[in-house]
Amino acid sequence: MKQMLSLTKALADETRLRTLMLLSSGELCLCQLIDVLELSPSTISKHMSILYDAGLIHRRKEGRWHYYRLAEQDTTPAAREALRWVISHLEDDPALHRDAKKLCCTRKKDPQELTACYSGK
Amino acid sequence: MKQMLSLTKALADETRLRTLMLLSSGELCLCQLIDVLELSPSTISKHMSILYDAGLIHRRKEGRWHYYRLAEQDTTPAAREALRWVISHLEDDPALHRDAKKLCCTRKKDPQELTACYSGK
DNA sequence: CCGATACTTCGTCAACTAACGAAGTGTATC
DNA sequence: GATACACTTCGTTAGTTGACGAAGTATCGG
Repeated sequence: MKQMLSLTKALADETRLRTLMLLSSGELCLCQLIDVLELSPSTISKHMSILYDAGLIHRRKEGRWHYYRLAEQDTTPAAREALRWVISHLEDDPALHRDAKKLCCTRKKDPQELTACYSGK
Repeated sequence: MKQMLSLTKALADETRLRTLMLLSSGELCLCQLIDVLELSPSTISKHMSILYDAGLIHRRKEGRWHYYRLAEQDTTPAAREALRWVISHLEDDPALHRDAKKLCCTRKKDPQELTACYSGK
C-alpha cells in the first residue's frame, strides 16, 4: 500500500508527468531538464527525488552532472507497469509536443548555454 | 494530459485506493462504504465523485440508494488499465485485509444497522 | 586550496486537499 | 404533504504540497 501510494503520488503532478515523458526519449541531466521545464533547479531536483523514491527513475552521477533515466530492470514490477501505462497514454499528447520540441533544441545546446540558467542568464 | 492527471490524482489518496479495492469485490452503496471506512458521509461522497470524474467508477441510483462499482466497458482504456494495475498490486496487501474482513461483516448487516451511522449510532 | 560549477537541502510562503458538520436535494413511507 | 432517510453540496479548518531563493555539499579547473 505504501509503495503504491508513493507511486500514485509521484505520478499525480503535471511537472513530473512532463519529466517522465522527456526521459522517455533517453537519459538527461538536471540542467537539461531545467532548460526545458523552465523551473528553478531546486524545484526540479525535488521532483527528481520524488520520482526516484517512487522507483520510477534511475540516477547516475558523472562528475558534477547527475543523469536521470526511466527505471527499467532496476525497479519493481509496479513501477515498470506504471511507466508503461503513463507513456502509452501520453506519447501522443499535443500539450507535450512543445516539451519534445524544446528538448530537441536543448540537446543541441552547449553545456555553456545551459549553465546560463544558474548565473541568472 | 488533463485526463491522465485526473486519473493519477484520483489514485493518489489512501482512502480512494481502499475504496477501489472494496469495490473490486463487487457493487456497494455509500452507506456500506461509510460503515467499512469509518469516515463521514460527506467525506466519502466527495471521494466517490473524484473517482467518478476520473472515470474509475460507475454510479447507479436505485431509490434512495446510490450504488458504486468499478468502471468497465463504460470508461476509457486509460482508466481500465489503471484499475487493473492498482488491483493487481494491492490485492495481496496485508493492510487491506482488515477492510476486506470488515466488508464481510457489513454485507451481512441489515440496512437498518447501517443507517445507524447517520442517526448518531 | 580557491573559486566556479552542478546540483541538493532547508526554510518560507501561497495554493491545494481531505476532513468535518450544517444545510440542501431527491426519494420513499406514513 | 409531512417526516424520515440516503445521500450531495457548501463553508470552514488543519495538514500537505509545490514553488522559490538562500545556504550547503560535492566535483572540477587553475
